[in-house]
Amino acid sequence: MGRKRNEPGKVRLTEVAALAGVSPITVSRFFRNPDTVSAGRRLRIESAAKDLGYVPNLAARALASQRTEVIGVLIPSLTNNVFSDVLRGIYDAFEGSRYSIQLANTRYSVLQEERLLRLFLMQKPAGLIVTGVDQTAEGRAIVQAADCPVVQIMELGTDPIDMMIGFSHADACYAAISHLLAQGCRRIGFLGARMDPRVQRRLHGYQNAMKEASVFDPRLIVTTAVPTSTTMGGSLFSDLLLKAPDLDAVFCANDDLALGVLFECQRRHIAVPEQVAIVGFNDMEFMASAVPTLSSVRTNRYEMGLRAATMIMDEIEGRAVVERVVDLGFEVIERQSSTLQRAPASLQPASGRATGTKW
Amino acid sequence: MGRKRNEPGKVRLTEVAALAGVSPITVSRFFRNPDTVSAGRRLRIESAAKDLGYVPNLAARALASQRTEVIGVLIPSLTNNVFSDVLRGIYDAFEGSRYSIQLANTRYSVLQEERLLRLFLMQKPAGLIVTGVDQTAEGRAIVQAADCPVVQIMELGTDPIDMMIGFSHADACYAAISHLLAQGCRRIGFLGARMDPRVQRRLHGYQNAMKEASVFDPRLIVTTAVPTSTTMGGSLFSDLLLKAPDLDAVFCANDDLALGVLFECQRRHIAVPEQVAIVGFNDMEFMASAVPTLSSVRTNRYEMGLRAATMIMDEIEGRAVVERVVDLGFEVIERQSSTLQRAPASLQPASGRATGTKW
DNA sequence: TTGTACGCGTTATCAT
DNA sequence: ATGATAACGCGTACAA
Repeated sequence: MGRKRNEPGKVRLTEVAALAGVSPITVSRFFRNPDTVSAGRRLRIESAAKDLGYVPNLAARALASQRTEVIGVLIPSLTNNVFSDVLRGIYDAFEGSRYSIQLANTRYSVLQEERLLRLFLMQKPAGLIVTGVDQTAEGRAIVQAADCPVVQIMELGTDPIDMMIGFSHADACYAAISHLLAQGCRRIGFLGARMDPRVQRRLHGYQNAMKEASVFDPRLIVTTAVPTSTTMGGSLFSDLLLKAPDLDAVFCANDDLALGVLFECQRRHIAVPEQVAIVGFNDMEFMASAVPTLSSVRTNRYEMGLRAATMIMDEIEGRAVVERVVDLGFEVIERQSSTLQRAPASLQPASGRATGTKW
Repeated sequence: MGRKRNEPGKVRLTEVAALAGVSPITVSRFFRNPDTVSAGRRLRIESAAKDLGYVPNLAARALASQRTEVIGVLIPSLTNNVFSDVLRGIYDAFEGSRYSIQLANTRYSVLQEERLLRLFLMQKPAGLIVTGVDQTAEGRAIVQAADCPVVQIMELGTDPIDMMIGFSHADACYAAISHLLAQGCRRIGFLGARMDPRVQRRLHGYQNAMKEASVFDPRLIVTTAVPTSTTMGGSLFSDLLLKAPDLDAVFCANDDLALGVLFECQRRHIAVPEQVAIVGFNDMEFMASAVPTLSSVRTNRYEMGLRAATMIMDEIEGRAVVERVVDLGFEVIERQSSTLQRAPASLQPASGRATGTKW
């Protein structure tokens, strides 16, 4: 035998329809598009639904319509506050829309990513936002199978899955190093933690800049696979000082490290920027209020999330997305920590005001 | 007439069953609980599913079973990195489980919260994690209607909706102020931003401590509705200096502000802690590496998320949750920024090592 | 351990 | 603008 009959207390579309004196499909229409129902019935349905405390059943809706309004979002870390800005943009963009976000954390693992994509697939998502360009072949296949708009965020790469928005981490780092070189620095250290694909690309930018200036020295590079932190900035810097006591600048692959380096300098009474210049990456809020103010590379994280979400919605709703690969660029924010009077080519005032070089 | 028939390319349970030579229900059982299917059929089903590229349909599953494995999580902010720690705990706990998380951002608005709860309700969530205890009556009603385990996190309060885990913000702040008083400070400022309910409660703790010590002075309190930031810490401190030039300590309702105060002190050449002692709140990672190291109140955010999630799962899966209201406590971490030699009652060494007073 | 019969609550399709 | 009908893909209840 089948199961027992519908419980009497339950409120379905049918109950609302009965009370309003219309057919269920009219109620269904009312909830999806009120304008397609005549004013008189609209009111009757509205009050009937309220009286009964009707709550639409999303599962039934998804099953019948064969689609959902779920946007899957995959990020590698919840700890790294770079992603909180991106997420804020995404959530803001979907705010008030009918879409809801399904967030998952890959923990910088492509296998986790694969597993999570498979999970997403079961939900028949309306759109997908994934981080980076390093999906496995299998991962890409799963995404293709989802058959929905996809945006890769955070960086750029050849052959996007669908759409893409980000910037070149290598170029951004190259620009930061160029700035330091322009300030007269030659012994520029590189500090990196976690060493995920994007930090790796920053390292490449560093190497290129240093080699082109004929000042490359592998001893200037100190990295760790451990996640980033302020404390880690201090220890990496200490390591760097041992390997290269003559350094005159440090590029930090992110701002936490830079803050840690600043504190370590204070602890060791190393003058910033006179003895060691510092440049970070991401331009977190605190960089501008440090003493001295800390230079960094501004990346448009909030806008990235916002536009990624907008691209998804435009695509779903049939508005043609012409710019399918968006380079958001970056900006080297030159502050006190890397502004040297001795700078040969510096035309910038040595103030704490942010002066930007837009790429 | 009805709709057109099933597309031939589609892979359902039925297709897998046909290929494996079993009935659909056996395939269904296999996917939910492989052990209930005999080994022989298990293998046949497994390979049939793989060959056909079968992906379970979550909507159909939810509709048929009348339940989901979705846990709704409501937090007030994505920017405030206090919540990234909580979230990390939650995500870690659900990692590898069959549950998936639906995260939503209330932006510190109870009306938003209501709206989001209503949205969650449509999904028939298996569990709910909500922030704080200040839900509207309507909000509480919606949560009740969800008829699933609920955990309120971040703080404690009378009459929990269901379960609760957090700590007393008033007590935590009271303890921090007591520490400063014990160090000999009397003119202790209070800096607060955003002023959400939990910061308000910290302010109450401050007021009680100050009044009990007969050193309360409203001019020592500077707050703003604007969200917290390091820069804001600097400006609030500047405001405070104007209102109370004779202050000897500052309690900051969160660590960002404390960092901003430290920078402002550096900028003004105010000695920390000799002229002004500083204590923050939350004990973010950077506090321990600042110069001087910054005192703070440690809150167990990661554990809070982890345990909240565990409580939900235990409840869903029928394991009795005996401790339904959990006080996670806090710890005043005394570092250099608030350790004064002149301290009359100080028995702690004036080192940068964290010394804890556990409540 | 496996299968049968039926319904979960909604929407697509076609017809009026 | 509204309604009748069938189907969405799966799990529950019960039987064997």
